Amino acid sequence: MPLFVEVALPVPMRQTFSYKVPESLTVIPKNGMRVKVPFGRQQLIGLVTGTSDTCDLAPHQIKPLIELLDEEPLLPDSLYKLTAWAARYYFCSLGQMMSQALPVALRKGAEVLAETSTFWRVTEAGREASLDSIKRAPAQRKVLELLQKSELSQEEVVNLDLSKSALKALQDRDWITKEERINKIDLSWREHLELGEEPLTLNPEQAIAVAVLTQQTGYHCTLLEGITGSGKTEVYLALLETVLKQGKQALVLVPEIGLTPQTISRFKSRFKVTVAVIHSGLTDNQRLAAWRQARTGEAAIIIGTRSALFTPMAFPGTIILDEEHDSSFKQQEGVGYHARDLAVMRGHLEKIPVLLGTATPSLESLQNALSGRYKHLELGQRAGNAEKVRQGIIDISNQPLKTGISHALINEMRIHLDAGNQVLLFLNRRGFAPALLCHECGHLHECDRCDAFFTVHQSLAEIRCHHCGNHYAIPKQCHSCGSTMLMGQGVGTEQLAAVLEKEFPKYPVVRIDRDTTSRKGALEGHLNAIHKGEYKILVGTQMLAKGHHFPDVTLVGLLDVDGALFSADFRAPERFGQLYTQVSGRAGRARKPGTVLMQTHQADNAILRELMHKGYGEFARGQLNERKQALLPPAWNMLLLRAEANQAIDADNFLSSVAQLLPQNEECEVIGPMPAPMDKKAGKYRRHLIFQTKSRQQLQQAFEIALPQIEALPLAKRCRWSIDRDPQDLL
DNA sequence: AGCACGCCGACT
DNA sequence: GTCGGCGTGCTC
Repeated sequence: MPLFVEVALPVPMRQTFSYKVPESLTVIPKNGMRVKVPFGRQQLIGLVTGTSDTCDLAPHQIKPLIELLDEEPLLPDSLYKLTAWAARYYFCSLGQMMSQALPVALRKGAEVLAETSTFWRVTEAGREASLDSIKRAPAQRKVLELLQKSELSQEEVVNLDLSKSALKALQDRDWITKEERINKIDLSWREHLELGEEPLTLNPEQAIAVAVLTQQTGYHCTLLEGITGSGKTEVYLALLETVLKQGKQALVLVPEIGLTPQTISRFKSRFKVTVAVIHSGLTDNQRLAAWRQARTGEAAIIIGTRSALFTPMAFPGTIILDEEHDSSFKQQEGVGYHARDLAVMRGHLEKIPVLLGTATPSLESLQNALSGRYKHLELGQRAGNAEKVRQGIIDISNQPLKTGISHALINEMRIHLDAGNQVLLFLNRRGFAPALLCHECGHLHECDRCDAFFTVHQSLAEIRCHHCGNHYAIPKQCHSCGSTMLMGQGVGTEQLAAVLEKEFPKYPVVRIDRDTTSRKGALEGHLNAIHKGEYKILVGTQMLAKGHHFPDVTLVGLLDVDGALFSADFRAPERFGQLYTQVSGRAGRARKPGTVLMQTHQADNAILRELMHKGYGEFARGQLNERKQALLPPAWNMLLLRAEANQAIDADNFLSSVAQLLPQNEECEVIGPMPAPMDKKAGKYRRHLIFQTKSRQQLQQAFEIALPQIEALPLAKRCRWSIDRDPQDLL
């Protein structure tokens, strides 16, 4: 028995804590077991990360641990290594990362018991009891009659609609009793896989992809680039079939919005196996049950969103990550880990293949595919014969706009609406950092020191470059044509919906954005109403683009392409390209030809033209080149330090001191401190510092050295600050 | 992150 | 007179 244990606790301090092992302990503590320990005035649950017989601390500083909660490590070795790696990579505490990897119930100390089920059966007295004696209580009579024949599981009791009060009454009488029984783990799927339906016939491209994927053994990462409607899911299903037949499990990760009943049923109806679904709607105990099914191997398929990445598997077979470009795979709050990147790392550690699927690859994955780190498979044919969409650009330079809509678009809308179809309008208003745009000539004000656009800061009355910090007062006139019609602010969905209701009183308008869908189930409600045709005009943000099919929408309008394309965020063009491609693939399926129209002041913009005429693939390759030129991710590695303080000067001074602790040379660059694009929020001032390096190792090494010094800065206490490695957006 | 201690403002 | 605001310090 070791004398001391090292424990990782869910606190932001990047260290572990030592505790004495009490003599009363019978189980030997091992890495990955949970312990309850005293910590200050509270009690916390942490994970053992080491054991030893010596300790550097003075004896009076060490407390004994309270309790060992597990008899065996909670996480398999591969996942333990994954979380340890992630903690180092994301510069967070081991304890926070490990606690992140566990279901909430386990963080709170729940036991990892085997699953039990409730059964009802008669007692001796109940067997002897005569049914006639309770004929005046028909509900009880029915229960007793059934149970005298055979025992029933809780599930059967619910299905038979037996009365709860009748059960209770009979139980009180001691005629029936209920029993908790440990479920036996059913692993029969590993021996004999039953299909629920015949697989569809694969087209040649799909068949080739499946052949390549099923030949792989050990770790491999493959990018499956398949245009909308090319049948990626069928490829996933074929791969799953092979994996399951080998008796191995599959982890399927989908974006937050993609976990719909339709997606799940696609997997459930193909294979007659247990599918564990892990989504945000589950209670803590339901999540634990799903986690357990995965860990025992009972669940052959595990489907979930970002956090499901950490679900252990008894027989790991493969990881499939659908819509790999989706930004919901990156956690935004707390430890900002990226499930896609960690999935690849997990594949490495588990020695299993990883499949990333999408119609519009992220530049990160595209770079890896082009460089040969990932295998690259493409599906170009459409499975059906959907009509190709009509694409068009509406030049709105110097055009009168009605709350952001041009006459040309209104006319087009009327045509589609009068033909009985639906119209979808996107307002890509994310963030608060529009470029300064001349409404007359379309000129965008560009930094004279960078290849980037200025961002308007209304509160500071200045324009600022977020790549170098260069700034000026907001100009009164356009630098190109002298016009005073400069636009920095856009229109909101609410305003837009109101105007459309007036313009098209006959056609009901629905607005889909964070505000209207925050209530649980609200999005589903709206979507159903749209499918039933209750609404004709759909106004929304990105939410509407992802994974939803609207067969009666024949016109899609993108209203503020400029705001999307020229935002302060370097990923904005990439995201726009993805959004545009997704909606184009969606407009007017089902025999109705679709039209996609973009409103822009930059009608001859090269990026837009490339996207329209050559498609996402070419566009993305062009963007990747631009990122290389600009030393931006994924070409370079980025770490963002955010600081927030009551006095702007505190945040500034802190980040300035940090900047001095970081190396600066041809391969390491420090940018800032500078105001965050939304620089004042809730009375706090927010500042950013960006650290960029050419290689991943450089960033890792340099920041590992700097971090203890940063934490030791006296200024660090005067503000709230956080580290975001591989930031998704700079807003 | 919590939690306690500690020192200044508007309230019964 | 107190209740409570959040700055600062500590946690094996």
